[in-house]
Amino acid sequence: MIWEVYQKLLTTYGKQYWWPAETPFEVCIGAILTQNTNWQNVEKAIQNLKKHDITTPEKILTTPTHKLQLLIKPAGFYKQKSQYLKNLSAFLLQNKNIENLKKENTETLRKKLLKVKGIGKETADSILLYALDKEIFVIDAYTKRLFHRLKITKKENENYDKLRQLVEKSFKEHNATLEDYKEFHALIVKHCKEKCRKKPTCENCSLENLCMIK
DNA sequence: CACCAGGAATGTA
DNA sequence: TACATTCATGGT
Repeated sequence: MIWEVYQKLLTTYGKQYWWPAETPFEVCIGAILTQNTNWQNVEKAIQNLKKHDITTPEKILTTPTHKLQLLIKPAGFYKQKSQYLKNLSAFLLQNKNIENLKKENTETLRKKLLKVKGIGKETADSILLYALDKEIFVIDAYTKRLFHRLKITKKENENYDKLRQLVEKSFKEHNATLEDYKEFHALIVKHCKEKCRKKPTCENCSLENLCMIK
């Protein structure tokens, strides 16, 4: 069922080519800045950082906190997020660099990321998938909502890791590629933003008719 | 498990 | 203009 949903979305919308960022480090920055915020506001924050040539973990750490806060302000929660960005940068430097991190085992890497204050499951998995090219599936509120409507899950607020493993199991059985993991998450976001609205609830959501609420 | 952490865009009247 | 809701969440 899950694989069919992916195929259906792919035919409907085509490839999305996520994540919109120039470097793996920019993906990491974006993953933190986008927490509880829309992407438009994140882009402004990222542009501000680029304008001031703050594009590496070293530069994030050497930028004074008040200046960093000012630059990322458009993305909201700037006091927390400025600290989160520094936590993440310090973590990356401890492990030499991003390329070096890619060599590590996926599950141990995930556990290490989750220890960084400011990185929860969704953020960790976004970084693993889109910055470190690990075959991990990212679960978000859209995924939970869509799967619930398709009756793949019983509860709207299903357990994160249970859901993730459900998708990963199905993907492994179909010999999915890294690109498939990236595309499926991107497609769910696109579909839900456009069609699978929060209100009203979708009564006749099926594989053939994926939450086509106007 | 409830609550809190800002700011900006969008919708509504 | 005033007010409410929503947004690629995580920590306490």
